Amino acid sequence: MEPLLQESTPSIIAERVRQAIAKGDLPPGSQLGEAELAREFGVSRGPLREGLQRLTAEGLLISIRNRGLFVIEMTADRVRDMYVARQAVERAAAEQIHLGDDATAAGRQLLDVVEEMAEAKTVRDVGELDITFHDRLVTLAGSPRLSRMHLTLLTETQICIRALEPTYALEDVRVEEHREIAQSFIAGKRALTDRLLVAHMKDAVRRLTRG
Amino acid sequence: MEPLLQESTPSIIAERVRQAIAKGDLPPGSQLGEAELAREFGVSRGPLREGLQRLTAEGLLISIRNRGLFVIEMTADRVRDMYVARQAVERAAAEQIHLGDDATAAGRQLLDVVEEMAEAKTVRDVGELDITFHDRLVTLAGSPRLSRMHLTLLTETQICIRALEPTYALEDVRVEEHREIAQSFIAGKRALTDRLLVAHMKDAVRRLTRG
DNA sequence: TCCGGTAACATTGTCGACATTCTACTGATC
DNA sequence: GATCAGTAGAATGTCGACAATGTTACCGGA
Repeated sequence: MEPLLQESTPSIIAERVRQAIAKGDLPPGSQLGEAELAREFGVSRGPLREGLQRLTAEGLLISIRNRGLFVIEMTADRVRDMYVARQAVERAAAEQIHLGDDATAAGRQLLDVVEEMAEAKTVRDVGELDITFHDRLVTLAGSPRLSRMHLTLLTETQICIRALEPTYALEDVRVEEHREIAQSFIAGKRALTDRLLVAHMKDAVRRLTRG
Repeated sequence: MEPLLQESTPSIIAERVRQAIAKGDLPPGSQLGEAELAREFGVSRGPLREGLQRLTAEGLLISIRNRGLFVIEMTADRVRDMYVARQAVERAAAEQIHLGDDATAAGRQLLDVVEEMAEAKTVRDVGELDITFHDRLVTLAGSPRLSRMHLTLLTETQICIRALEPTYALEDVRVEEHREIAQSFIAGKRALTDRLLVAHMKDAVRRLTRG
C-alpha cells in the first residue's frame, strides 16, 4: 500500500492557471487580478496567492512588486533559451529510455502518438499531439525531476505554439520528424535518437524565431 | 537602462529557507513549523507560506495535507534521479559554453575555483567549493532556465554532501576531476568535456549511494 | 499646449482570527 | 495487558479586513 497523497489547494490552483496559460485563456503579457481569479475559483486570496507563487517560481508568471503578476511574454531570446533547456531535458530523457528495460515498448508508445498526429485534421490538433509526444517522451524516462522541469518548458512551448498557430500549415514534415524519433527508439539506435532530437529542436527554434 | 526589479517577500523567504536547508540547519525529514518560522523572520504566516510554496513546487519540501511541510530526505533512488537531472543540465551548460564566445575565459574562471579547492584544508570547504564550481559552470552558460533548474538540484546535492561529510576524506582525486573539466574548456575540447562530466557524475552517484 | 501637483480609486501586501484537521494522551472495556 | 473510544491540545487551512503602494483622472499654472 502506498500512502495516498491529497493535493493541496494551492497546487490545484497552480495547475488550473497553468492550463489557462497554456490554452491561451490568459494571454501573454496580461495581468492576473487576484480578486477576480479568487472569485472564479471560489476561494479567498490567500490560497490563490500561494498557488500563483508556484508559477512565479517557475518563471511562467512575472512578478512586479506592488503591481501584480503578468503572464510571461516569449521573446526570441526566451524562445532560444527555452529550447536550450528543453534540449537538455529531452536528450537526457531519451538516454534514460535507451538505458532502460524496454526502449522498444517506449518507442511503440511514441509511435501511437505519431499515428494520431498523422490523422489529425487541424493545425491545433497537430500542435496538441506534438506536446503530447514530448510529454510522453519525458514521462517514459521515469525521472520525476526531468518531468517536473519539463512541465514548465512545455507550458512555455504551448504559449509559443498558440501564438503562431495561425501561421502554421498542415505539414507532413512535422509528423515525419516525430516518427523518425519514435522509430529510432524501436531500432535501439541511441546516437541516432540524439541527433534527431537536436535537429528537431533546431528546426523548432528556427520556425518560432523566424516570425 | 534596465528596469529595476525588487524581490518580493516570499522570494526572499524562500531563499533564506533554501540556505537553511542547504546548510543543514533544517535537517532532512524535519518538519517546518509555520508559526515558529514566521516569528523568526518577523512576518506573519501569510508571506511565509507563500515562500514555502515555492520550495514545495521545487520538490525541496514535501507537503502532507493538514500535517505540514517536511524537508526532503534523499534516498538512494532520489540521489540517482537527481544526478540524471544534474547531468542533463550540466552537459547542456557545458555545450553552451563551448558554443559561446569565449570558452577559454570560462575555463579559466573554473580553474580559479579549482585552485581554491586545492588549497582548501577542510572537507567542508572542499564541499562548498565543489558546489561553487558546478554553480559557476551553469552560470557561465548564460541560460536563465538552466540556472533556475540547477538551483534546486544543487540544493539537493548540498543535502547529500552535508549528510555524508563526516565520511569523506580529503582526496586529491576530487580536485583533479574538476581540474580536468576546467582545462577541457580551455583546450576547446567539447567531446572531452562531455565525457569527463558524465564520468564525474557517475563517480558522485557511486560515492553517495554506496553508504 | 504642456507640465507639475493633487486627490480619488483600484490593487497588492500583510496581518490577526476563526474553522478544520490531526496528534497524543487518558481512561474504559474485553 | 492490549485495544479502542473519547477528549484536549496544537498545528494547518482559510478567510475577511486593514495598510501601503501605484495608477489615473482632474485641475491649475506657466
